[in-house]
Amino acid sequence: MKIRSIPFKQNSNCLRCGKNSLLTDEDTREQFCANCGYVISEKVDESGPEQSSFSTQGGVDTTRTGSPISLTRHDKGLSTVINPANRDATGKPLSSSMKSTITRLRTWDSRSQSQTTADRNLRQALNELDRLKGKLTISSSVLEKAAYIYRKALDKKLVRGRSISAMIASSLYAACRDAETPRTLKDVADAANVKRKEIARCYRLLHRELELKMPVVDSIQCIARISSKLKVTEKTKRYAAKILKETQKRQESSGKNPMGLAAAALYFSCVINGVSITQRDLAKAANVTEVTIRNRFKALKEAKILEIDF
DNA sequence: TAAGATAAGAGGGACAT
DNA sequence: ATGTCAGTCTTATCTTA
Repeated sequence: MKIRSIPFKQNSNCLRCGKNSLLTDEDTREQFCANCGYVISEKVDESGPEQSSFSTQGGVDTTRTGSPISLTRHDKGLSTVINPANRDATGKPLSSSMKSTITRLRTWDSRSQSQTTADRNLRQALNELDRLKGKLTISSSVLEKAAYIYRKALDKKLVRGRSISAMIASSLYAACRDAETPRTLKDVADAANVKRKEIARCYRLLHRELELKMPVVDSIQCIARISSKLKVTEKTKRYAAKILKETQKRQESSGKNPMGLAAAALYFSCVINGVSITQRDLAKAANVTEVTIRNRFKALKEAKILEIDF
């Protein structure tokens, strides 16, 4: 994290005790009160928008609020270290007994922060997550959820003996599904450079051990994803959605790949509406094979969905 | 050239041993 | 734990219109 230097505010009073005793830490640029220890200026993440609040006078309150707390940082963005200089808040050297106390505290502080294997693991995983974010265009709330799931997996010691990248990718996959903005196993697998079946295995593990309640992937939502890669009219999409709704009602959709189902419905819809589209293009957009589309298409025909009066 | 048919193989869930 | 079974999906190849 980059730390922006914060203008030194002179002669300002502490917001807590009111005394004019603010000092600035040269290293961290944090302002703190030498009297009561209150820290005024937090670190500000330069890459993000200012997290400022609005004042009641109508102007913008310039109070620094720091980065938001985030599960996607290994320490949730709340890093604080004990200053290695053996001086107190006013800059005076510490007494020798205090010095040894502080040294001991520092030891435990650093241990609790980054020395545990779990935490090192988490750091690595979150780096990986950050890398995946760009490749898959994931919203931040889903990222948070993925990080949360991974933390739980770590707590339950599910990661041990498995690859970190596979586990964090599975967490992300689960988070996407949970947010009803699914990515396919293949999408995630390609982005993470992990084999599809490996991610599927880890995902099942997460699902079982963490007892995640997952909404079933809705094939109707897949229509939007497929047609975004092709140019399909709104009418065809609506018709395809109707077809899928009907198959769902008849419970003919269970156990089928939702992407294949959606692709077949789109194909069906195009045929009926006289739109020419090739199975190959559709297959490529949906990331399934032409054969799968054909099989689903055949099943749709046999189910006589066509006879329904839409 | 697109669509359909067929066969072989992979991978996983359910269930029994 | 291991094996079998039914079912799905993929890959590859051949045929049909």
